[in-house]
Amino acid sequence: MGRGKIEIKRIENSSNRQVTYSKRRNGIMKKAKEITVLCDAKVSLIIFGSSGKMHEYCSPSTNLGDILDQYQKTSGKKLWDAKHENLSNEIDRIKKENDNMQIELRHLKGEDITSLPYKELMAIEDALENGLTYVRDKQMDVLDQTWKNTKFLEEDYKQLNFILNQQEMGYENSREQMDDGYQRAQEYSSQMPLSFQVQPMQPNLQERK
Amino acid sequence: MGRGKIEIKRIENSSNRQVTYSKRRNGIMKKAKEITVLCDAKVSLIIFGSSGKMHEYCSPSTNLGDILDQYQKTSGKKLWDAKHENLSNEIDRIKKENDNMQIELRHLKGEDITSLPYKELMAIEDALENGLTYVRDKQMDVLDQTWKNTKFLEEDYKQLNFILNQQEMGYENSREQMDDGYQRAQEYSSQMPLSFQVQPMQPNLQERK
DNA sequence: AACTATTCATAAAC
DNA sequence: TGTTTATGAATAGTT
Repeated sequence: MGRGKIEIKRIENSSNRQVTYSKRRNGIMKKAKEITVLCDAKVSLIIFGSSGKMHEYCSPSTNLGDILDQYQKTSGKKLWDAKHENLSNEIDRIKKENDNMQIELRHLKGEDITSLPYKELMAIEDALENGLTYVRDKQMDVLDQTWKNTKFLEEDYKQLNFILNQQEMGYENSREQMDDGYQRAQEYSSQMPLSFQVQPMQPNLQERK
Repeated sequence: MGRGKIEIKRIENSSNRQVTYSKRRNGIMKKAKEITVLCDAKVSLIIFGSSGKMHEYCSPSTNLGDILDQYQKTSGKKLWDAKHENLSNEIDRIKKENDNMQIELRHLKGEDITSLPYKELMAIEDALENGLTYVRDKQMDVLDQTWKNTKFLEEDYKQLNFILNQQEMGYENSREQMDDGYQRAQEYSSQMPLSFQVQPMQPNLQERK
């Protein structure tokens, strides 16, 4: 029903598809409204476009919940009982996972280990020693990095002091050279921010090599 | 679209209404199928006629449950009761708990610690050291207990041997004392099982003080 | 249920 | 996205 007949198969051209979708969606919505009024039917219509956007129509006399209730009664199909069961299973699954992790955590903290066989105690000990190794390595990295950053900071500070001195001397030596002095100070200070961005508390986030 | 224009209002003539309902219902169903194919949309259409009879269409790629799930997510409206929501909340809560534990576990194993501030690294180190202390204490207990049990076992073994010897000697010395000898053996052996219940691999389960 | 005169929906083009 | 228009589809009323 248009300038030409079309086959009922997926419209490959994406923008055409979008346009057709929009038009036909309006068409169906209109038809749905009409049939509810003309024949006092109860209608629920939910459409998701390929973009994921939703459009809905529900006859004014009811609401979706009621229609779905009636759907379940009439068809005998369960809509939310199955859902309910799924959720319960999911909860059980996660809870079990949870418990296992909790136990593992407690063991690593040395709690609830009284009834463990020696073999498992060994395994836990190994895990703890391993973790300690990693953590201490990392701590060393961080300290090392902090130290480097401090050194850089000191250097920068010295350099800045030097420049300021130069500036003051230039100022005292002659007013004519003042502009030049400012010029040089600006040249230097534009290079500074890099070093002052360093955050000593989390040096690893701002590495400087 | 017919022999004459009609107003969109309830058709009073009951049989006309029924006929129109039937025709238009088919029309909408067809349109619904077409839009799913042409525009690969997901569609759910449920119609109840005034007689109470239900007709349903759902795009083949999905099912009503999925569409309703998506409906709830997209619209924010909840279709299922408070019970359901409670379950969902429970799941969210547990999942969050789960994630936190997972993170803690990984940290204790020295994983994903690169972006941690030094302070937290210290805290993890403390936790690990603490755990190690507890675990090693427990290991010592277990070893100690194993040793003790072994010692008891040896003693019992010696004692048993002694009794058996006594028995044999009694048997050889005189047939008249045989009954007495059995008596004594039974007195002793009734005390024995205690020591043989000891399980060397898991001595902590059967402590003996 | 079929038929058919009409109205309606919409594909293509802008 | 909106409007226009030619055309195919849907359907109201009739048989």
